[in-house]
Amino acid sequence: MAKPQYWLIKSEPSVYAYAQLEREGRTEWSGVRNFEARNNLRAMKPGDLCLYYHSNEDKAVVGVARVLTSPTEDSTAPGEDWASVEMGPLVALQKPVTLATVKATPALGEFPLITRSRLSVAPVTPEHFQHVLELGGTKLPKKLPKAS
DNA sequence: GCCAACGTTGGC
DNA sequence: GCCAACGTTGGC
Repeated sequence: MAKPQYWLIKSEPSVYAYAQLEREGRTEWSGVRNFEARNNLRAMKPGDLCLYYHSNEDKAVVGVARVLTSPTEDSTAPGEDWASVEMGPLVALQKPVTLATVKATPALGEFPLITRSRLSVAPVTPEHFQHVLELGGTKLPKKLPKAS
């Protein structure tokens, strides 16, 4: 399989928290209504890994989610030009990486939470992804379950 | 094609 | 609750 791409996805925990994704096992990542975020969604491939950020209440990256399917039409906007993918949980971070921590970490100065604070789906470099995992005291499982 | 008005996001 | 940032809309 091709190398996974890395992304940052955001959700308000009161709307859809990472714990809910763990409970449900998978969900359609829909409702994105911003062109740039949509284009990022459309660039996702099964197996890509996403840092899962809780906006507003937690203001912290709390887990890693995984893209399970190729992008399709957003079922919440039938006939319109939006996109969605199926998303599944991979691991919760040992400790959440807060926005304050990200801001206090010089190596993460270009992290999209800082540079593109309102974009809900953003690409992340492998270096940033790795750095956030380390700050979260978390390692990815050696063997990833099969996507899709 | 410009830009003011408006709506939404999200940190504080 | 406020407000800054910023994307989108619509009048011209």
